[in-house]
Amino acid sequence: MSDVETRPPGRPRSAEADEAILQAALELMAADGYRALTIERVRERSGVGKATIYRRYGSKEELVRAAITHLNSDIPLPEDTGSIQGDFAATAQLVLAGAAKTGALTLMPRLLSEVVGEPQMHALFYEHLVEPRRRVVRGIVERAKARGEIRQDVDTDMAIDLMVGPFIYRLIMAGGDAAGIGSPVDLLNTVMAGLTPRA
Amino acid sequence: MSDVETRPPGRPRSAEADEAILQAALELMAADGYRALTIERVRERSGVGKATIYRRYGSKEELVRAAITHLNSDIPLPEDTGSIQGDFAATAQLVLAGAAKTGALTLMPRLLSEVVGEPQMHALFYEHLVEPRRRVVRGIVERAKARGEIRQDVDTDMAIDLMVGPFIYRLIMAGGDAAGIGSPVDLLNTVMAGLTPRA
DNA sequence: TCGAGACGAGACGGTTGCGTTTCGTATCTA
DNA sequence: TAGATACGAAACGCAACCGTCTCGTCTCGA
Repeated sequence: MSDVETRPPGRPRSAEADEAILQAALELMAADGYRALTIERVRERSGVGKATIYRRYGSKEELVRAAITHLNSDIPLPEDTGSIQGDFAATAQLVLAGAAKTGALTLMPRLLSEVVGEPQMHALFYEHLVEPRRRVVRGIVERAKARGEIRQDVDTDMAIDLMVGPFIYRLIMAGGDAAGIGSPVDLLNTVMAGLTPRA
Repeated sequence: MSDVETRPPGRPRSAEADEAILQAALELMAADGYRALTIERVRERSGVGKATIYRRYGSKEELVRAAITHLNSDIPLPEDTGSIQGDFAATAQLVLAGAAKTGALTLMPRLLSEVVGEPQMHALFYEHLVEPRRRVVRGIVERAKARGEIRQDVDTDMAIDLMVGPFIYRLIMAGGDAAGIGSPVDLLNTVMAGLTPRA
């Protein structure tokens, strides 16, 4: 059965080269953004020949598509800590820790901003960078609703915007310095309580 | 008295060229962002000679600095409408209307995102694009506090982050399409009320 | 062992933007 | 009127990157 896979003749493509190319592309995008990414620099960083890249991807766009898709961030929904504050803090902690290493946190708003006016790239980044993270927050919000911590009549997507928006906003305004954005939990608590006086 | 201004010899610099250069730089940045801005394209769009640009600005950074500074957006604090919803809606309306023309709305988060990792440019954009607009929102928040619409113990800057953050976040995620970001007032009302059930 | 195809290295011509310089012309002061 | 400086236009050499192509080497199946 599985013998049906007839291998094409000649030397097979190198899995090491595959990995090196995608890894280099991701690192360079995290460091300098999408516009600054060039095939030449990917070649330099990955150590492969230029033809090896062009054999796989016909353009920068194809390469970026593969790299972002390859970045299969299966971000797990954190364990139920019993409160939205706990869940949110756990996720924020996880995201911030991972981001310090890869710069993936600033990657999201930066890349999206860079491709304003390029709908296909924007859709790609949204699908593979934004949506997976939003899905996690959606899970947290739904648990909070089930607990009664969040009103049932609040739209879930709006709740996500309110929780995440100020976070991203501060990150951009702070120049990508994750240290100076204050406490996520303080932010959340104020969002929860609202701005108006409680009767 | 005023005759003391001894004019230097030779032909004076052209005010028309000054204006054309800065205007072209701003339009190009609004259209394609900071990284995509080149002296060559500024020359082409402004119709001046290249030397005329270099006589004034020694580098792209100097030119951008002058252009952003020249963009002296004295955004007025709107009239007191009697409620924070009214004030906020009026400002949002004003900003969105002006942005449709110049693209200045997306300009702010886009430019800031692009220069993450370039502290001097980031500081420049923050000072001339973000701060003036934040100042307006601060005025609105302070009026709301005086009216009793917002709790006294809420930090003013945090209130601004909560009101503006989701707005900017949606703008980036929508790909700069100002149409698809929903109602600013809906957003504000939910921020005001908070997410938790009211007793 | 032989042909096919991938490999790293790098040369190639073409394009874009850089920053400088040189035109001939225009506009100021003295 | 003469000297100084700015003007638009365009050419210069330089650098980066593009996408293609040609080496000589290697790793597979037949």
